[in-house]
Amino acid sequence: MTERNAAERGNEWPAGMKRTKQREAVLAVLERAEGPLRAAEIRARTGEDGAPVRLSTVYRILEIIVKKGMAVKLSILGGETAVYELNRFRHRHYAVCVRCRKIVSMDNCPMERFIPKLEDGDFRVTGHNLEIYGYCKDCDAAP
Amino acid sequence: MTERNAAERGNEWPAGMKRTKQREAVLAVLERAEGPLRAAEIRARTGEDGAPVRLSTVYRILEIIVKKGMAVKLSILGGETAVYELNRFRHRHYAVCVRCRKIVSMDNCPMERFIPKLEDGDFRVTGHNLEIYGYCKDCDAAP
DNA sequence: ATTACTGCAAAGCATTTGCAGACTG
DNA sequence: CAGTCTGCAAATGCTTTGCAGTAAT
Repeated sequence: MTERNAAERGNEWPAGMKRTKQREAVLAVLERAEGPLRAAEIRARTGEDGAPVRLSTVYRILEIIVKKGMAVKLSILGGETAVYELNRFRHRHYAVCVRCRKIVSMDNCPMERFIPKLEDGDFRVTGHNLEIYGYCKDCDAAP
Repeated sequence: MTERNAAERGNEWPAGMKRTKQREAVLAVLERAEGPLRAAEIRARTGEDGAPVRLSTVYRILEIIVKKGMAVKLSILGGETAVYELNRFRHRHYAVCVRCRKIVSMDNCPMERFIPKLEDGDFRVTGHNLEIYGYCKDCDAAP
């Protein structure tokens, strides 16, 4: 498992963005994350070693890094709570288990061939979001 | 324009659901709607002729009719506020203008051919949601 | 007459914001 | 040192809920 940590990231810290331990902590959590996280989850994980980053600060940091394009904000399944993940500059979509709420990332995107057909119409497409929902393997097997 | 009104709908009122003027008002608004509406918009429109249905009541009615499958709840573009529309039993997706927030419904769905490929995997698909975003004709032309 | 539905007001969440002190560059 | 960032606490906006009165079957 090749896990990048805050020290390694040091070289690629964005210009003009002050380096604080809160920001390092939030980015480290996002880098380790196995999937998109809610703000509250991010705060909790920053607290695993040391004092947690305050929720308001988490939101402020997320706002900044989303604006810088380092992360993306997603709202999944009924828009309950926003989730965030690092922008890995790969086009991604998500499958959400309606039972356990687990979020599975997918690499494949069926939209590429479809979008051009929309472009000629009344709408200039700049992006899209696709959510698949259903049951993950575990929940489908569960009673 | 064949607009169905409350009187016409009379014959198809769901069994076991009490018919109150608030429910008729909310359903009438949804039937006339040109697109998905927020709860607050629904309340406002019920007030156009007579006393508006209270917001808490609107939410309760929406919850019921969504549960009955008569309407669908959507959260679009960042999950800010949920919007609702009657379930017309047609598979639909939405294009959202990132400037004016106008929502355009689309009839075409590119997913049908793609879903089966997912089914063999770790996920049993029961539904999906696709949002397209970009600029509508008006906003694209605007300065 | 029963039972469900509405209005009202207050509570709940996720998210945002004002301010004063703390830290970075 | 100047300007930014954080913590705290309070505010906000959407949505939900408890309760008592009102209306539908």
